[in-house]
Amino acid sequence: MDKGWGLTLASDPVSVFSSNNNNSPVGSFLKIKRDFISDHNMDHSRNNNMFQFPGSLSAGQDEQPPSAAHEVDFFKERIDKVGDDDSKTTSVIVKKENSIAELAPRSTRTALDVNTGLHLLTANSRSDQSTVDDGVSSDVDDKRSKNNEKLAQLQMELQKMNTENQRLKDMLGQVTTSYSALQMHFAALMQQHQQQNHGKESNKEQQNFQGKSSEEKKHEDVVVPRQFMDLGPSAETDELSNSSSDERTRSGTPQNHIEVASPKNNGKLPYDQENSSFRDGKRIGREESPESESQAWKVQKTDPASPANKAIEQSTEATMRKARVSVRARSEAPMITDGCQWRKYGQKMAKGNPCPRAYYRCTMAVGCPVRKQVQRCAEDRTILITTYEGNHNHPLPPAAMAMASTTAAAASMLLSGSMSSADGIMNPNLLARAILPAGSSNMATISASAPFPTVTLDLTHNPNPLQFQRPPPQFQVPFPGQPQNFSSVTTPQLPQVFGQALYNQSKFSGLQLSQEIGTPQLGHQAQPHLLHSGQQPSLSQDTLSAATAAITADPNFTAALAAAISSIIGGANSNTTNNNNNSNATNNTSHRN
DNA sequence: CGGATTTGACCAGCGC
DNA sequence: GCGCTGGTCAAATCCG
Repeated sequence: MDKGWGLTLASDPVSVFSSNNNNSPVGSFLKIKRDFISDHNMDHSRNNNMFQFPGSLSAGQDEQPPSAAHEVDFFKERIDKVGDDDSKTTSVIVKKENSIAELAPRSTRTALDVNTGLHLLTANSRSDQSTVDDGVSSDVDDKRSKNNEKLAQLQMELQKMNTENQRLKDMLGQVTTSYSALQMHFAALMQQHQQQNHGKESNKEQQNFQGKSSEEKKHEDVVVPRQFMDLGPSAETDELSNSSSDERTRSGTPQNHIEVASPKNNGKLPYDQENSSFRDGKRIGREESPESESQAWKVQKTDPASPANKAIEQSTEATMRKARVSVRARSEAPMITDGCQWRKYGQKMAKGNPCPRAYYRCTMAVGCPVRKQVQRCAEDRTILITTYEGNHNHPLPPAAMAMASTTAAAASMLLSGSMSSADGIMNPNLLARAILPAGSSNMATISASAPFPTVTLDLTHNPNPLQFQRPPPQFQVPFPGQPQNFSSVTTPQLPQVFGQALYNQSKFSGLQLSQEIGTPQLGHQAQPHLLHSGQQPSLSQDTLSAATAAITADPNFTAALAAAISSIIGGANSNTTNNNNNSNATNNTSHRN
């Protein structure tokens, strides 16, 4: 994952700042900083708006001459912080800045270092020093006044830089806050969706979500608020955003930020539960059963003191596990090549289908929860139906990125889409029509009649691959109340996810891309417990965000998705399962039961 | 011989 | 409670 990061960062300047890989506040910050530098339209007063999305800060509205404003701020700040001694002004300011850089959190230090590294600062200081020397040694008034003028100029520049740094710091904090708040919001929605799937007080939760819950109710019914606690990338972020996210949860519309917030932790199981559950291969699936899920909630409710994020993550994982992506594709091969290694662990005759259903488990990492079912269509046996379930907890090879990204995106669409609206939950078909392109609804369908929410991607219709060749458009996420430039922040992520992962996958043969790129859902979420690092799988969140945004916004997403998968499957047909050890498994129809 | 596959058995959920 | 079904386990078997 880290390798993929570095390579991606180095090679793709866009994704450096805003790709799904880089969902850290720093990444967003850098993106914002870039916009700011280019635009210089930043209104400082907007930083006070907690929910203002950073992307909108560069919108260009409310422009004011930067020079004038900076001038005023500069002197005011200098007076406040430095005092009357002009001769020490520069050095003091430099010290202050350095001290800020030293004291600042790591996330902010980078930006500060960048600014403090400007030559202006050093030159200014040096000039200031020389000016003082000149003032002592020279008796020429003209020269002194000239030097003073120059000094003032340099000081102004310095102050501008300080002001800008301060502004960027504010922005960073703002971005961080928004980021965590959105994460929490997403988790809340996901949780709500999960509960509704189980028919547990769905109406009540919905009301809570719509701001009808009281404060004490929020504490009693800890389901929604508690889950906010672990979603931030850092403790600092959590602290910053807990209150705001709660507030937002009560007052905001759930649809607003789904596409950016992402369940990055959905694969992160606390207690290393997943690994332990998979040890010796015993009762793996039971961990994600609704029963265990409800148990997680019980624990969460009865033990408020326990880390809420654990239960949250468990339940989130359970939700993710239940989401399925079914891919229908014509293939003579027993199993499509998706780049992962699978081990067959069962085969059964399914009702209503003479073809047996084979059960596979991902074996690329110990304890990877991803399963897939392979079954031929009863009506047309040339159609291979592959159903993916679960999240990878390990990096994926480049070859696996495409399918994993696809399934992850589809699952994200399913989950986030159904969560975004009560109507979507109640009427999944309506949801499908709403979020899927009208012309492509025949290729991607959402089913709620199944025990698990399932997205079916029908790739048997041979969509036009050219649709995906066009550059991804500016994804204007059509959610009401969303800041205008919000999508502009997330837009660059999309090429990262779909462009690279899907149809540029061949270029990654030398790259070990993180599966986190692919995200939470059925494909790419890096699981910290596998990594034993305890780090938040931050990368996956933006990936999911991007995927969700793409799915919900791109009018041609489904067609593009189908095209990408078709290309992969086409390779599978001609190249019979290089990565799969069980190429004959599905055809070995040992009818049992 | 180790890993993958096969396959009968087992378990849980669900409907009647 | 019973049977059906989906899903999984694990011993036996196969295979490179």
